[in-house]
Amino acid sequence: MGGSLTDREKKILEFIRLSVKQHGYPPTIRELCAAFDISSTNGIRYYLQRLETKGFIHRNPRISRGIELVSSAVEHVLDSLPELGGLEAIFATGGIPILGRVAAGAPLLAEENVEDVLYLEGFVAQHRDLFALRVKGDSMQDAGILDGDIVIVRQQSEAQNGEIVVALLDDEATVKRYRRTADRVALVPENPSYTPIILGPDSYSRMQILGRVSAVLRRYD
Amino acid sequence: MGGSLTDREKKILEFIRLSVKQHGYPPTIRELCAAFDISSTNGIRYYLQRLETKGFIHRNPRISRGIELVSSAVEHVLDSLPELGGLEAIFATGGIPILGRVAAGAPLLAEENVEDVLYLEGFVAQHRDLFALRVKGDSMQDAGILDGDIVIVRQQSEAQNGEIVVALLDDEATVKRYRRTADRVALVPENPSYTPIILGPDSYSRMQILGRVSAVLRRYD
DNA sequence: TGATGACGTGAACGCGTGTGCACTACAGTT
DNA sequence: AACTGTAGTGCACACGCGTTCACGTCATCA
Repeated sequence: MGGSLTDREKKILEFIRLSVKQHGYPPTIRELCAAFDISSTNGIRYYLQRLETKGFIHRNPRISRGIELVSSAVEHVLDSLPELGGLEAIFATGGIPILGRVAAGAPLLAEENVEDVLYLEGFVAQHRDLFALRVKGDSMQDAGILDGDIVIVRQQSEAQNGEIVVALLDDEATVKRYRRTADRVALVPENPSYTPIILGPDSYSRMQILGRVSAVLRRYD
Repeated sequence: MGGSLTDREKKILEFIRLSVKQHGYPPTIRELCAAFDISSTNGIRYYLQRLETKGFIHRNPRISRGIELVSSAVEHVLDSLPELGGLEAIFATGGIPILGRVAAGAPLLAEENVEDVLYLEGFVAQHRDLFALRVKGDSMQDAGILDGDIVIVRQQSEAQNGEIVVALLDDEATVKRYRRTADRVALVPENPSYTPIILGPDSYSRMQILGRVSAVLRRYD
């Protein structure tokens, strides 16, 4: 069952929190290795992955000490989980069970079916550089971003090749895929009936990146 | 007490503090370079050195992001912060601002731009009849539901024509669009390379509706 | 006038640090 | 007896990131 933590996971999470408190920044993987007598960085990677899928931390790939504590989820779950039984506890803490194997016959929402727990408020790391936009138009439909969807955007002014970004182009905010080559930047729609917007060096200033799309939400009805 | 700060020094200190608050860790020298349009890391080193000798930060040599804010500095900057009012309140309560019109020039996250506020935990009404599934495969890609997406499902055993449902078909849970005519039921994929599953009255029992898809979530990276 | 400090540029160097791949050991299930 | 999940080891690779050296500007000031 996801959502709850094993003993080791708890200790590692605690260590990260302590480290942040003491130094003002999270530990590196190798620092964690040393602290827990694990000789391989991969040993820690394993735990960090679990902590992330369970929603307790958020990792920023490829940057040093890129561990963010997802505080809301932590407090929630830590003190209200042990007493209540599995499913009850999940709902009580505002979680939604993610089902894995679904067995016919048995009740759908049986504990055996629960593969993990989704905490919506931990779905994106709560931070002050996030904003959201309601998507207008279908120019990104082949990337699974439809008209009316809400994109959650992490504010940043640079993007990596291939990321989906929100850009301000001549006073209008649009969602596109960002592609860069040596001598130009392209904002590429994911819909064959639209054409990419290509900017040469002389027109870079027409465009400004507002952020990187970090999640997409859609509600039916 | 350390000396006083020049304007630029203040801004850099402020940026570091903001960075810590937002991500949970301090910036690298190169991140500071980017933020202040300084092309050489040495430019920033210069300021960091001054901030350190003036006692506002402490540096841990040779380790990444090894900048610690000395507590007095925190307070110093804290009350020199302009009052953020509304926006601050949004973030404090875990909300994400939904931007409407985005004006160029003005700061992106200005209050005038905020059209609405998104509270993730309220994105779907919290109820005990919800569950989630991680989507496998691309059979619904034209409906904007991609491999790996999470669908949030409201548990129910009937569906209306045209709704997207999760159905149990021969012991396998699948996401499809539900279409019914007088004499048959179809589970229709939204991808031309898949064919609909059509059930006549005699085979209804092979299929069971588990619920109606009420939201889709996708996270990048 | 030319010395000095504030504020940089640019390029190299080398350790710090996250990542991927391949493999091991063991316990519990089927 | 064959799988699967847990909890690692070990190592090479490549980028992240701090450090150092060697040079440029300006304004200020004596």
